[in-house]
Parts: sequence; C-alpha cells; structure tokens
Amino acid sequence: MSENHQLFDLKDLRGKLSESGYKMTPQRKEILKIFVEHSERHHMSAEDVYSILRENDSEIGLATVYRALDLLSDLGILVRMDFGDGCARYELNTADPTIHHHHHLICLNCKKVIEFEEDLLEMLEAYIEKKSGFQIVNHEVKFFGYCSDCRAKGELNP
Amino acid sequence: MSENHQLFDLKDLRGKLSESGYKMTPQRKEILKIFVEHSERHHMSAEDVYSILRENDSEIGLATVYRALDLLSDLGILVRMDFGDGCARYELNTADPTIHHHHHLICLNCKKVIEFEEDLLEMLEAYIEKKSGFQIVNHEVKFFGYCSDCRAKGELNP
DNA sequence: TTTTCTGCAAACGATTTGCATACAC
DNA sequence: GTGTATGCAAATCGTTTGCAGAAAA
Repeated sequence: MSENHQLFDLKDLRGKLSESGYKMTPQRKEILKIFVEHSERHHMSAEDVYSILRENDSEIGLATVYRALDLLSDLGILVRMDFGDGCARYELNTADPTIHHHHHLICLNCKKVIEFEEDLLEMLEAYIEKKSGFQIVNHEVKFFGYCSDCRAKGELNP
Repeated sequence: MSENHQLFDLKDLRGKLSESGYKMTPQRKEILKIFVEHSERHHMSAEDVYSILRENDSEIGLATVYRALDLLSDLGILVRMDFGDGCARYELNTADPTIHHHHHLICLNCKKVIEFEEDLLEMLEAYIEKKSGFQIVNHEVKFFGYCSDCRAKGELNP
C-alpha cells in the first residue's frame, strides 16, 4: 500500500525520540497520528491540529501542540512550511526524498494551495552551485497565480 | 547610471498614489526615500525602516511605517518578502521585470541571504502551466544550504 | 528516582486597529 | 471644507515561556 512511508514514521516514533534523548508520550503519539490519519489534508497549522484534538475530546493543550510540532520537525518526521498566511504549517515528511521535493502553486484568487509533484530543479541547482559556490541542501518554491478553477469562472478578485 | 529604475519610482510617487486615490504625504515620501538611499541594504523590515527614521530624527510613527509599506507594496513600488525569520521584509521593485526575478540563497549556518540574479525558471513555469492549467504570475524561490564563506571555514553549526 | 513533559496562564513580538487630531486636496 | 492620513495607545494574533504538578525512563 502506498501509505507505508507514513505508517513507518508512526511505528518508529519511540525509537526516533529516544535516539535523541526524548521521551515517548501519549500526546506526541496522538499528534503525529493526526497527521497520518489526515494525510489527505496537507499542511496543517498548530490551530488546525488543536481543533481536531478538541473534536476528539482530547485534553492536550495548545502549548503542547506547538512543542510537539517543533520537536517532530527537528526529528525530520514533519516538515515546517510557510505560506505567508501568518502561521506555520506542517506536513508529514515522506521517507522518499524524491517525493519530498514538490512545489506549491498558490492561487491569488481563492487562496488554494496546490501541490505540483515534480521537482525539475536539478539543473538549476547544479548551475547555482557551480556559479556561486553555495552548496544547496534544500529548497522551497512557490508559484503565485490563478488556478484552473478560478480561470474557468473568470472572476479574479484581488 | 544604473539606479534609474529606482529614482523613477521616487519621482513618480505622487502620480502613482493619486492614480489610485491616495494622497501624497511627507511620511510616504520619506519612507520610500529610505529604500532608494539604502538600496545596498536589501530586504528591510518595518523595524529596520523605523530605526533609520529615528536616526534621522524623524517623528514618523511605527504604525505609519507599517501602513506605508503595505500601501507601497499594493502599488507595486515595493515587494514584500518572507524569509521565515518572523517579520516581513521589503525591497524596491525594480521596473525591469527581468531583474525582478531573482532567487534567494539562505545560508543555514550564518543566516546570510544572498541574491542570485538569474531566473532560469521559464521552462519550468511553461511546463507547469501546460500540465496543471495554473497560470503563473509570480514566484518565490529560496535555496537553503551553505555559503562559500561558511564552507571555507568548515564550521557548520545547526 | 530523576529527568523530562504537560497544562495553564502569563509574556512575547510583530502587526493591526480605534480614535481624535492634523493635513492634503 | 471634505475626506484621508497620522500618531498614539490599546488590541490582536500566532507563538513562546515560567512554573508546579504529572508522568516516562
């Protein structure tokens, strides 16, 4: 099944935590589980996670959510992203690095964020490294414009 | 001289403002002038601008700075950027669109932000538009890694 | 037991807003 | 004169932190 990358992360959580001197707690497990179970919902904010917890009658506090998201990002289990909407967003870091590199298309009209799964930046990165001596380890690419839905409707607001 | 793009913006400020129903004020002129006069200092935050104003014994308030940066960005005179350091940053929007498209190389070691002046994304953008129907009007590309200085020193911290 | 973790509430920093006054047009 | 802009202070929002009690190792 195609979700194996993510189930792996959940099962291996205790191991990754203790490797780095952290403890396994039900809160951390539950927060990570939310990302696994809502994998269709990309890039969730701390508030998003917190409100799902409240729906589930969980007693986990907002500060704990923030601390867990920080920790899981440091461990490489989540990836923090910033879409300029005033809050940090997170998504599961798939184990496969070729999947990890995708781009975001941000619609200026409906604010939707679409993922574009191909990378195609290798050539540009190689060129930049050669020309500037800057060694690239990661990138973040956002394209702003109008999604096909909004273009079809023709009402392009701001 | 090569600064003509920017001097143009300063002279044309009144025109661009009144075109959109805004008024010319000494505060707006002074704030824009700071970007023109400090063009070597890229991407300044509202606090950066405010502290330069205080050095110049200006009475302009911080709220006015925020409002002016917003307005100048809406008019396309400034461009707002976000480097994930917790505050918005702005730089002059050069009139020449081929200059406007540059990338940022962010050093994970010393936090320096380097500009890479070539774009080279046309092919990728054309491909994305064709494949997804998303019409791209702008982009923001950040590369994270290690700058040549830090690589030479060899001490790569976090 | 010992150290880390949690929840709460208070603190924080960047940004925004309400309002009375001052200014551009 | 009319409506917009300013400066100030208070409000807001996402996020962080201090602390005492709770729980993992």
